[in-house]
Amino acid sequence: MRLSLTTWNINSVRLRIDLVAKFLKSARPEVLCLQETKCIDDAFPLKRFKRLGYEHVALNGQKGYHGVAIVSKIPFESKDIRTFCDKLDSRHISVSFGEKAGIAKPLVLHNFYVPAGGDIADPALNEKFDHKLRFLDEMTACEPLHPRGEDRHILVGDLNVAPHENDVWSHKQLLKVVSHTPVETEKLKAALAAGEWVDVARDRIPMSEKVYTWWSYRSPDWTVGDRGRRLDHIWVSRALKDAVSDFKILRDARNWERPSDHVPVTVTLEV
DNA sequence: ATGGTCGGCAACCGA
Repeated sequence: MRLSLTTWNINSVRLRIDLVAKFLKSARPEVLCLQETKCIDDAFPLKRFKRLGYEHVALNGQKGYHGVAIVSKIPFESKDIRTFCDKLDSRHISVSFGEKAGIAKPLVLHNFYVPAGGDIADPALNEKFDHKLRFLDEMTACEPLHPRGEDRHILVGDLNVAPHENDVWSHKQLLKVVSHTPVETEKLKAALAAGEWVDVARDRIPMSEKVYTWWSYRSPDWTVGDRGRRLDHIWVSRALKDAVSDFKILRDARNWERPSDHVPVTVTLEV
């Protein structure tokens, strides 16, 4: 069975539901993972997703901030929500797929929204940066995020870190900018290395090539200088590495009307 | 080197 799965920081699912519909109608992934939905579960536009054919929904929303969701054409076996740093922030949700979806060997999917970390890259001066670093440490320490051997796990989301030199438009100029500081990039790499994970983008695209999924709103023209960063990630466990048949970053979505500052990132697997 | 723009929600906070 072919499973196509998209991650997208939507920056308010209610405001951009028409863009989500446009995307789903053309790309038709089986599963869509959203971050920054910015609404409580009761306000999530469920009916719209159901009409689009996405009948299975797992929500972890909160009022005004953060919020993650998984919407799917195929049914889940189970859902789970984890908290990090002893905060009630809605930054994680996971589901599993199995027999109900016609998938013989179980598949676990985690959807994350890692704290952005504020503006000052010093945990002593900036509590938000401290929170981000502790969040990454907890991901690394989290046993369920350590796939081994035959485990079929997928981890996606807005991880708010651009780990490699060519994940940003200027490595030199961003070394002290939150999202690309060495302390963050090392912690993200440690989280990846804590399990048998494969970073799909960098498995498929040479390290020498620039890859971005986010372009700031704070520029009158996002295309000038192409000042992007790769903040949105898809990891698959080693057992799924050879199942990956396609990987796409829909850069064009940054040009849509009233866009999110992030674009959809999609992986296709033969499961 | 600095400031720039969004969204939620009703003054700023978070990104």
